[in-house]
Amino acid sequence: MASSRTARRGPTSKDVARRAGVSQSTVSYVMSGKRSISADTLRRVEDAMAALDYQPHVGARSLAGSRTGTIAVVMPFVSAVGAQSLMAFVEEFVVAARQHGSDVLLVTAEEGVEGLRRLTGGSVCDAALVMQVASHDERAEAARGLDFPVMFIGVPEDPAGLDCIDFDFAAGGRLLVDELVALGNRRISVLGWSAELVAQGYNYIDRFSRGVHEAAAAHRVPVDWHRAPVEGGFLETLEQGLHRDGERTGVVLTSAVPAAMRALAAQGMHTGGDVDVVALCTEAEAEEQAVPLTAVSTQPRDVSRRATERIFALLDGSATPGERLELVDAGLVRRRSTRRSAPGPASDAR
Amino acid sequence: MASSRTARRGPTSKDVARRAGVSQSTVSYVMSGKRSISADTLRRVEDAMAALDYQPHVGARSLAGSRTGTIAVVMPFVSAVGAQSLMAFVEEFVVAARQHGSDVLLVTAEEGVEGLRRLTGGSVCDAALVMQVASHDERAEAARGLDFPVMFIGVPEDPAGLDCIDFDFAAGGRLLVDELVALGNRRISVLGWSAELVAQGYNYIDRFSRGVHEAAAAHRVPVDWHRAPVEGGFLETLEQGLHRDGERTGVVLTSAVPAAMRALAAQGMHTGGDVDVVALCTEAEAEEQAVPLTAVSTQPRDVSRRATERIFALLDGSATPGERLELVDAGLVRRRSTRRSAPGPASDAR
DNA sequence: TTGTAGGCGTTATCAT
DNA sequence: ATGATAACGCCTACAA
Repeated sequence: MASSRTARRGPTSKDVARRAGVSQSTVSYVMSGKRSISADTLRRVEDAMAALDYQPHVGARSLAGSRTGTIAVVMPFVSAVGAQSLMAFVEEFVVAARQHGSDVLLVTAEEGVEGLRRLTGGSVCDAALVMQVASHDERAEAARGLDFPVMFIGVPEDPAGLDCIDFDFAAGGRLLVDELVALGNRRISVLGWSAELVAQGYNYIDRFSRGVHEAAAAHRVPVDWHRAPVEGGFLETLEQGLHRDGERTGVVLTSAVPAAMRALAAQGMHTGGDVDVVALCTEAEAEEQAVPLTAVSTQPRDVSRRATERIFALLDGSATPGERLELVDAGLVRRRSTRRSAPGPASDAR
Repeated sequence: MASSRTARRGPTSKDVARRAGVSQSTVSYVMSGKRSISADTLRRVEDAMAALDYQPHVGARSLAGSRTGTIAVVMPFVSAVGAQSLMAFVEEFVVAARQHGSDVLLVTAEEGVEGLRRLTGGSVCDAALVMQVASHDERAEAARGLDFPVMFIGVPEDPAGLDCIDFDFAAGGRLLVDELVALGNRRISVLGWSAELVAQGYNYIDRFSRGVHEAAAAHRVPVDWHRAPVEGGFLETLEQGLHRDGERTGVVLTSAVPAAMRALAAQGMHTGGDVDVVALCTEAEAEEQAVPLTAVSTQPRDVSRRATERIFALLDGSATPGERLELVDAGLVRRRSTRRSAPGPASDAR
């Protein structure tokens, strides 16, 4: 006999009430704290709850009340971000959500707009967090002006009326270039993302690129932008010893980091000596290389924390939805892949 | 005025019924398919649902019915597994769950037994999937003999009465050793997990180790077991050129793979030539190395699929709970880190 | 094949 | 400070 035929239901608030010798509604109020309870009743109700190991029925709650106690997280395709930072983000978010009394529903990007509609229908969750928005994302349109809190990680082309938060990729790009230039490099060679990834339209790529080019322009330094994988143009640059016209070329890595590092080594280049290499990657990745990388990291945990705050602020009404684009500060950590200090002014030409 | 004061509720089945000119229960039956409906009514109801963009209220459903439509996944601490495989597992599971009509609630290991109790209370989810059980895990005890489907990824010391599934780490260990021996290695040097990880009591470590030692014993080949990080004993072995008594030593990597590969290179060893190196790692990691690794991969997606099947089989009663320990086959993929074929018999001594 | 009605466990509005 | 009691939206016997 399948015992799963009937739902195994535990004690209800009615049972608690009976045992405590109070009315059911009192039990409810004890839980919500929405009206004052005499010390005595309070104790008796709490005892009864403990004795019966009472757990409120979440379905009944969301039916009668106005919240589901759930927040949905729409995760991106793993390929789009890197498992490392994704997991860090999610882990952080789930823990924080529970501290706020909410559970987390995990949904995949695969479900698309339709999936988001389902979530914003009202009975599934109180809010949704959508990771990795693309520049032109149907989901952003679906959420715009919707009377339902949806937070985006990433920045769509037109963020008007949306709640967005993301790492400041532009600042990251600027920081990296500034650093290379400060070390005396007069050219920048970037190993950017693969064509496939670019095609997805994730706009952090554009923003990072913009940051790089802005900084480079400000310093009047040319930029060679290559694409992963490590081959073609990027390799040629390496083969030329990274020096053109006798000017030092600094390297910026954004993907295929291990492969790139190997390619550098294969050219017999002493990273941190002959060449300055910087990267946009996770802390772990930066430190795991043979020569630890001076890098800007995307701080998934910070972004997650900020997103959590925002989302719960929206839920309890202490923040107004839309019109808010928040960027998480970029920071550069120096490691051995760059020289310690800038050389004397204009002392190149070897 | 905070619009979030009242829950934005969409159309109900009653609205659909009215519009379709049928009773509410008919709408319900159309959804559940639990009784035959005339073609005509069916069409009208479906039209009405579409027109109103109707979405059943999940809370009401779980209150009135016997299922919540949710499955909880208790994920491990990210440090314990590696983000890569964790994400693969989760992604796969979420997609599969949705195809079965269930949503996935994500919970962290941080919540411990108490968290599991909350989940098995009855009103939160229909089943729970607990990843990364330790050999002696309170959660396993809490689940044993509980009238609620809980599946474990991993194998506790005493799996009696529990539903467990995991990658066959013992077989993995055996495969790797067999391969090295087949290639003529007469000693095995293993770079095992860090002391911290071992201390957690995740028993896949024991099982792998057992597999390695069993196979080694069968081949009468000695095993040196070292611990990550790459230093101490492992490094010494490398410095001795891996050869003792003129016998070839094969290397098994289970963690700190990049560092280990670098250490090998630093010794001037030609992986796949001078030394045969095999690993237990993800496909991605195996392929990302300078010399791609012959490896056994833990197939998180396979494990996930199998877990999904089992869990839904338990839910629809087509499988009986407990008494079932399932292992997912290990397979070895040969890459360049090992020589192509075994040398002639006993042709060593350089 | 379809309709009627009771109940699932809470929340929240009336009263008292 | 506390009790009744009407929703909440759906499921499912029971009737017809």
